[in-house]
Amino acid sequence: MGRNDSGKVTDAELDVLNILWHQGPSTVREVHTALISLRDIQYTTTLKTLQVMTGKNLVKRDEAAKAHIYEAAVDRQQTQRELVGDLVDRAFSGSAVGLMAGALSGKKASPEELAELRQLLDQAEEESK
Amino acid sequence: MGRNDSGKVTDAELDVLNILWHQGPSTVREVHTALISLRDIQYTTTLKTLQVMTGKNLVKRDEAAKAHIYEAAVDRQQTQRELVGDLVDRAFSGSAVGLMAGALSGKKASPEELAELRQLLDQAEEESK
DNA sequence: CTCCATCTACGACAATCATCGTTGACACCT
DNA sequence: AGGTGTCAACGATGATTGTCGTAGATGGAG
Repeated sequence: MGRNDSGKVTDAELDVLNILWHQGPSTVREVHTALISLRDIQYTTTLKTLQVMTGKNLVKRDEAAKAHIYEAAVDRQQTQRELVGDLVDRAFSGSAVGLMAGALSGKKASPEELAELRQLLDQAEEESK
Repeated sequence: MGRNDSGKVTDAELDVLNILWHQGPSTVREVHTALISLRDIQYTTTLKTLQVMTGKNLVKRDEAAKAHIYEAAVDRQQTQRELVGDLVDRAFSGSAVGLMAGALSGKKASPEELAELRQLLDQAEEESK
């Protein structure tokens, strides 16, 4: 059973996930320190968010030590895919092309990025045949 | 003054915008009829959503007739661009490439779509030089 | 003129979210 | 033993969202 939770990831939760994905299993203090640089926030707020996320099975908690260790319990790729899928359905009527057009027109993509994208396309084309 | 509102478009609001973008200026009744096919909802709920959106300047209202006429007040492309931009920043650390990868892996793109995408890339490359 | 259908306006509601303050447990230092 | 600092737990708060019920206005049918 891969997919369990049904609800969606909130903004505050996504910030935490990004931190955990980036720096691996961390204590509340460590997550909070990283979070501070993004937003002005209180320690207890970070803790509460982590606790709520534990209830949603978005993170796993290791209570062995006094300072509990939190770790992302959802896969980064999978979560991102779901977020994109939601947006595609919701704002682009299921058209991935529309979304990409929006992405390209919104952010200026660098030549390197464009090259990467071209590679992605080649790959997708290969797989679809 | 192009950009006015600061907050983000909610899910229910996006549904309404999609309807207005698709079928043009409409009465509450017309919007509601379209909404019904998406979600089980009450007429007054649709009306309330429209009224809130009027307050946010997401739609314009023509009160000439008894049945007011609502019209999208935000540009479709622009709104979609903002939504994508938010997601890119929030979930992909600003990487449009990451987002595209997510989109391609999530939804299977058809050959036609892939061709369209390739064209988009060509265009972006042209503009970036 | 009166009744009825349709429409807008206003307020209330529960659910969710993000935030924070307070409390109690625990270990370490002196 | 007593103080000090760090930590998790819990509850409370205000804002937002999505939903709906009720009331008031208006216009047409009989």
